[in-house]
Amino acid sequence: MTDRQRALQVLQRLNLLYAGSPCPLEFQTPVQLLLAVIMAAQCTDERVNQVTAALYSRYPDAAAIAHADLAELETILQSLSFFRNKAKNIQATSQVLVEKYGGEVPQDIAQLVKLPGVARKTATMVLHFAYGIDAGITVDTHVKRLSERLGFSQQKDLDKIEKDLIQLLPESEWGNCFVSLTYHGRSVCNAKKPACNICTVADLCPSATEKA
DNA sequence: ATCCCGAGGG
DNA sequence: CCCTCTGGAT
Repeated sequence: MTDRQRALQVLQRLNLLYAGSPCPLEFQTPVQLLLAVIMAAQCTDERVNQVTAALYSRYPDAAAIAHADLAELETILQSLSFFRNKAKNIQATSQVLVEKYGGEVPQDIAQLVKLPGVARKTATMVLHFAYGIDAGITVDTHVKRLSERLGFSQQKDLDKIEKDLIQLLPESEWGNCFVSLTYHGRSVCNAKKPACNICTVADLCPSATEKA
C-alpha cells in the first residue's frame, strides 16, 4: 500500500466517524462563533464556553462589544490565555464588523483574515461551522500532531506540513482532513496519552502503541 | 524568532 | 515543575 492509499484510508474512516459533528464552541450567531474562535487560541474549548456564556449574555452582538468598556472585557476574559490581546481583538474585530459589514460576518476568507486576531485557522473554522463552507486545510496544533504521528509529514514548520498534506491528499479531502484530524486529535489522539486501544486507524498508524 | 499569558493535568 | 490547550501579530 502506498503512502497516498494509506492516507486516504485513514481519512475515509475518520470522515465516517466525525462527519457532521457539531462545533465544540457554543454560539448562537456567526458573530458569536467568530469571536469565540478568536478567544480559543491556545486554550481549551470548555474554558472558552465558560467565558462566552457570560460574555454574550451581557454583550450579545458586534455592536454591543464594539461599544463596551475594554477593561470590563478584559475582566470577563481574564481566565483565558492572552486575555488582553483577545479582549482587544474581539473589540477591534467587532468594530470592523459594524463599520464595514453591517454587524455581520463576511463569508469570504480574504475578508476574514483582514480582521484583527483572525488568520487562516480562525477563518476556516468560522466558514465551516457558521456557513458550511469548505475552506480547505489549515494546520493547527491537532493537525500538526496527528500529521506527524500518522506519518503524513515529518516537517516542523506549519506551512511545510500543509504543503505535504496538499501533496498527499486529493483536493476533495482537504477540508475533511482539517475537520477530521482536529476532532480525532481532541477525542482520541491526545497529545499526552493517545488512546490507541480505541483508535479506528491504529492499524494504519506507524505510531500506534497497541493494535486494535 | 519572539511575545502574549491563564488554567488544568501529570 | 513542564506540557498542552483548534494562534496571531510584530
